[in-house]
Amino acid sequence: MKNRIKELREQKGLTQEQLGKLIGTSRQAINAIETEKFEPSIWIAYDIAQAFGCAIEEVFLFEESTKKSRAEISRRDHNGNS
Amino acid sequence: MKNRIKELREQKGLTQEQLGKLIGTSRQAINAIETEKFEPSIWIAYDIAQAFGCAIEEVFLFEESTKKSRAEISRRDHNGNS
DNA sequence: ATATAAAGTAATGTTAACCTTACTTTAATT
DNA sequence: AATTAAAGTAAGGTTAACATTACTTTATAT
Repeated sequence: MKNRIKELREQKGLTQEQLGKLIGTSRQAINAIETEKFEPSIWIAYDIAQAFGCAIEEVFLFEESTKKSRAEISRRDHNGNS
Repeated sequence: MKNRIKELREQKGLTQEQLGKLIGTSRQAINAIETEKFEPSIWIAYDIAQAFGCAIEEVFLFEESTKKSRAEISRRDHNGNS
Protein backbone atom coordinates (compact mmCIF):
# COMPACT_ATOMS: atom_id res chain seq x y z
CA MET A 1 0.00 0.00 0.00
CA LYS A 2 1.17 3.47 -0.82
CA ASN A 3 2.52 5.51 2.03
CA ARG A 4 4.39 8.65 2.96
CA ILE A 5 6.89 7.05 5.32
CA LYS A 6 10.01 8.06 3.44
CA GLU A 7 8.84 11.64 3.09
CA LEU A 8 7.87 11.98 6.74
CA ARG A 9 10.86 10.04 7.98
CA GLU A 10 13.34 12.25 6.15
CA GLN A 11 11.44 15.30 7.30
CA LYS A 12 12.33 14.19 10.81
CA GLY A 13 15.88 13.29 9.85
CA LEU A 14 15.45 9.66 10.78
CA THR A 15 17.00 6.60 9.18
CA GLN A 16 14.99 3.44 8.70
CA GLU A 17 16.96 1.93 11.55
CA GLN A 18 16.24 4.81 13.89
CA LEU A 19 12.55 4.71 13.08
CA GLY A 20 12.56 0.99 13.66
CA LYS A 21 14.14 1.35 17.05
CA LEU A 22 11.82 4.19 17.91
CA ILE A 23 8.74 2.07 17.47
CA GLY A 24 10.27 -1.23 18.47
CA THR A 25 10.48 -3.03 15.19
CA SER A 26 13.21 -4.11 12.82
CA ARG A 27 14.93 -2.01 10.19
CA GLN A 28 13.92 -4.56 7.57
CA ALA A 29 10.27 -4.33 8.50
CA ILE A 30 10.39 -0.55 8.12
CA ASN A 31 12.10 -0.95 4.77
CA ALA A 32 9.62 -3.52 3.51
CA ILE A 33 6.64 -1.43 4.52
CA GLU A 34 8.15 1.77 3.19
CA THR A 35 8.90 0.16 -0.17
CA GLU A 36 5.50 -1.54 -0.28
CA LYS A 37 6.80 -5.05 -0.02
CA PHE A 38 4.11 -5.85 2.50
CA GLU A 39 1.28 -4.32 4.46
CA PRO A 40 1.95 -3.15 7.99
CA SER A 41 0.20 -4.70 10.92
CA ILE A 42 -2.25 -2.33 12.50
CA TRP A 43 0.02 -1.71 15.49
CA ILE A 44 3.05 -0.92 13.40
CA ALA A 45 0.93 1.35 11.24
CA TYR A 46 -0.28 3.09 14.36
CA ASP A 47 3.18 3.37 15.90
CA ILE A 48 4.65 4.81 12.72
CA ALA A 49 1.84 7.34 12.44
CA GLN A 50 2.33 8.25 16.09
CA ALA A 51 6.06 8.74 15.52
CA PHE A 52 5.14 11.34 12.93
CA GLY A 53 2.29 12.83 14.92
CA CYS A 54 -0.15 11.79 12.23
CA ALA A 55 -3.29 9.75 11.84
CA ILE A 56 -2.87 6.37 10.20
CA GLU A 57 -4.77 7.55 7.16
CA GLU A 58 -2.35 10.43 6.72
CA VAL A 59 0.62 8.10 6.48
CA PHE A 60 -0.96 5.17 4.67
CA LEU A 61 -2.88 6.10 1.55
CA PHE A 62 -5.67 3.58 1.38
CA GLU A 63 -7.64 5.29 -1.33
CA GLU A 64 -4.73 5.46 -3.74
CA SER A 65 -3.81 1.86 -3.06
CA THR A 66 -5.10 -1.42 -4.36
CA LYS A 67 -5.61 -4.12 -1.85
CA LYS A 68 -4.89 -7.67 -2.80
CA SER A 69 -6.39 -9.05 0.37
CA ARG A 70 -6.07 -12.65 1.24
CA ALA A 71 -9.84 -12.69 1.59
CA GLU A 72 -10.43 -11.78 -2.03
CA ILE A 73 -7.88 -14.22 -3.32
CA SER A 74 -9.21 -16.95 -1.11
CA ARG A 75 -12.77 -16.28 -2.12
CA ARG A 76 -11.81 -16.25 -5.77
CA ASP A 77 -10.04 -19.57 -5.38
CA HIS A 78 -13.01 -21.17 -3.75
CA ASN A 79 -15.97 -20.13 -5.84
CA GLY A 80 -14.50 -19.28 -9.18
CA ASN A 81 -15.07 -15.53 -9.15
CA SER A 82 -13.19 -13.51 -11.69
CA MET B 1 -7.51 -4.35 21.13
CA LYS B 2 -10.47 -2.46 22.40
CA ASN B 3 -12.94 -1.22 19.83
CA ARG B 4 -16.33 0.28 19.29
CA ILE B 5 -17.49 -2.11 16.59
CA LYS B 6 -20.51 -3.47 18.42
CA GLU B 7 -21.69 -0.02 19.39
CA LEU B 8 -21.30 1.41 15.90
CA ARG B 9 -22.59 -1.71 14.20
CA GLU B 10 -25.80 -1.73 16.21
CA GLN B 11 -26.17 1.98 15.64
CA LYS B 12 -26.38 1.13 11.95
CA GLY B 13 -28.62 -1.86 12.57
CA LEU B 14 -26.15 -4.31 11.10
CA THR B 15 -25.50 -7.89 12.11
CA GLN B 16 -21.98 -9.25 12.22
CA GLU B 17 -22.78 -11.18 9.06
CA GLN B 18 -24.04 -8.10 7.25
CA LEU B 19 -21.00 -6.11 8.24
CA GLY B 20 -18.79 -8.96 7.10
CA LYS B 21 -20.45 -9.09 3.71
CA LEU B 22 -20.33 -5.34 3.43
CA ILE B 23 -16.58 -5.25 3.71
CA GLY B 24 -15.87 -8.61 2.14
CA THR B 25 -14.81 -10.67 5.09
CA SER B 26 -16.24 -13.50 7.11
CA ARG B 27 -18.74 -13.28 9.91
CA GLN B 28 -16.30 -15.07 12.17
CA ALA B 29 -13.57 -12.57 11.50
CA ILE B 30 -15.89 -9.73 12.45
CA ASN B 31 -16.86 -11.59 15.59
CA ALA B 32 -13.29 -12.34 16.57
CA ILE B 33 -12.20 -8.75 16.06
CA GLU B 34 -15.25 -7.33 17.78
CA THR B 35 -14.74 -9.57 20.81
CA GLU B 36 -11.00 -8.90 20.86
CA LYS B 37 -9.93 -12.40 19.98
CA PHE B 38 -7.42 -11.01 17.52
CA GLU B 39 -6.16 -7.81 16.00
CA PRO B 40 -7.58 -6.76 12.66
CA SER B 41 -5.39 -6.47 9.61
CA ILE B 42 -4.94 -2.89 8.55
CA TRP B 43 -7.25 -3.29 5.58
CA ILE B 44 -10.06 -4.81 7.59
CA ALA B 45 -9.61 -2.10 10.20
CA TYR B 46 -9.84 0.48 7.45
CA ASP B 47 -12.86 -1.13 5.79
CA ILE B 48 -14.73 -1.38 9.08
CA ALA B 49 -13.97 2.25 9.89
CA GLN B 50 -15.11 3.25 6.41
CA ALA B 51 -18.35 1.33 6.84
CA PHE B 52 -19.04 3.51 9.86
CA GLY B 53 -17.73 6.69 8.28
CA CYS B 54 -15.03 6.91 10.92
CA ALA B 55 -11.28 7.13 11.14
CA ILE B 56 -9.52 3.96 12.20
CA GLU B 57 -8.55 5.55 15.50
CA GLU B 58 -12.19 6.29 16.26
CA VAL B 59 -13.17 2.65 15.97
CA PHE B 60 -10.06 1.00 17.38
CA LEU B 61 -8.91 2.40 20.70
CA PHE B 62 -5.16 2.05 20.63
CA GLU B 63 -4.48 4.17 23.67
CA GLU B 64 -6.78 2.20 25.93
CA SER B 65 -5.39 -1.08 24.64
CA THR B 66 -2.34 -3.08 25.49
CA LYS B 67 -0.40 -4.49 22.64
CA LYS B 68 1.23 -7.82 23.02
CA SER B 69 3.09 -7.52 19.76
CA ARG B 70 5.05 -10.38 18.40
CA ALA B 71 7.95 -8.01 18.03
CA GLU B 72 8.22 -7.30 21.72
CA ILE B 73 7.90 -10.90 22.73
CA SER B 74 10.36 -12.03 20.12
CA ARG B 75 12.91 -9.42 21.06
CA ARG B 76 12.56 -10.22 24.73
CA ASP B 77 13.11 -13.89 24.00
CA HIS B 78 16.21 -13.24 21.99
CA ASN B 79 18.22 -10.77 23.96
CA GLY B 80 16.88 -10.95 27.46
CA ASN B 81 15.35 -7.49 27.65
CA SER B 82 12.92 -7.02 30.50
C1' DA C 1 -42.43 -25.23 23.51
C1' DT C 2 -40.33 -24.59 18.99
C1' DA C 3 -38.55 -22.39 15.33
C1' DT C 4 -35.38 -19.07 13.66
C1' DA C 5 -31.79 -15.39 13.66
C1' DA C 6 -27.81 -13.91 15.65
C1' DA C 7 -23.83 -14.60 18.08
C1' DG C 8 -20.25 -17.38 19.95
C1' DT C 9 -16.84 -20.88 19.51
C1' DA C 10 -13.83 -24.56 17.82
C1' DA C 11 -10.89 -27.32 14.44
C1' DT C 12 -8.09 -27.30 10.60
C1' DG C 13 -5.46 -25.22 6.93
C1' DT C 14 -3.15 -21.40 4.39
C1' DT C 15 -0.60 -17.33 4.04
C1' DA C 16 1.77 -13.16 4.89
C1' DA C 17 3.78 -10.27 8.41
C1' DC C 18 6.98 -10.33 11.08
C1' DC C 19 11.79 -12.07 13.18
C1' DT C 20 17.12 -12.92 12.68
C1' DT C 21 21.22 -13.25 10.10
C1' DA C 22 23.79 -12.01 6.37
C1' DC C 23 25.08 -10.41 2.00
C1' DT C 24 24.92 -6.68 -1.74
C1' DT C 25 24.20 -2.08 -3.54
C1' DT C 26 24.11 2.87 -3.36
C1' DA C 27 25.63 7.28 -1.87
C1' DA C 28 28.36 10.28 0.57
C1' DT C 29 32.80 11.56 2.53
C1' DT C 30 37.59 11.80 2.91
C1' DA D 1 40.13 4.78 -4.48
C1' DA D 2 38.68 3.42 -0.06
C1' DT D 3 35.79 3.71 3.72
C1' DT D 4 31.49 3.95 5.83
C1' DA D 5 26.40 4.72 6.59
C1' DA D 6 22.21 3.76 4.77
C1' DA D 7 19.30 1.21 2.12
C1' DG D 8 17.99 -2.86 -0.27
C1' DT D 9 17.34 -7.74 -0.53
C1' DA D 10 17.20 -12.69 0.46
C1' DA D 11 16.76 -17.12 3.09
C1' DG D 12 14.75 -19.60 6.71
C1' DG D 13 11.65 -19.85 10.71
C1' DT D 14 7.59 -18.56 13.70
C1' DT D 15 3.11 -16.97 14.45
C1' DA D 16 -1.32 -14.92 14.13
C1' DA D 17 -4.87 -13.34 10.98
C1' DC D 18 -7.53 -14.88 8.20
C1' DA D 19 -10.83 -18.75 5.47
C1' DT D 20 -14.07 -22.69 5.77
C1' DT D 21 -17.04 -25.82 8.01
C1' DA D 22 -19.67 -27.00 11.67
C1' DC D 23 -21.47 -27.18 16.13
C1' DT D 24 -23.45 -24.70 20.34
C1' DT D 25 -25.61 -20.94 22.83
C1' DT D 26 -28.59 -17.11 23.30
C1' DA D 27 -32.20 -14.36 22.36
C1' DT D 28 -36.70 -13.31 20.07
C1' DA D 29 -40.91 -14.28 18.15
C1' DT D 30 -44.78 -17.16 16.99
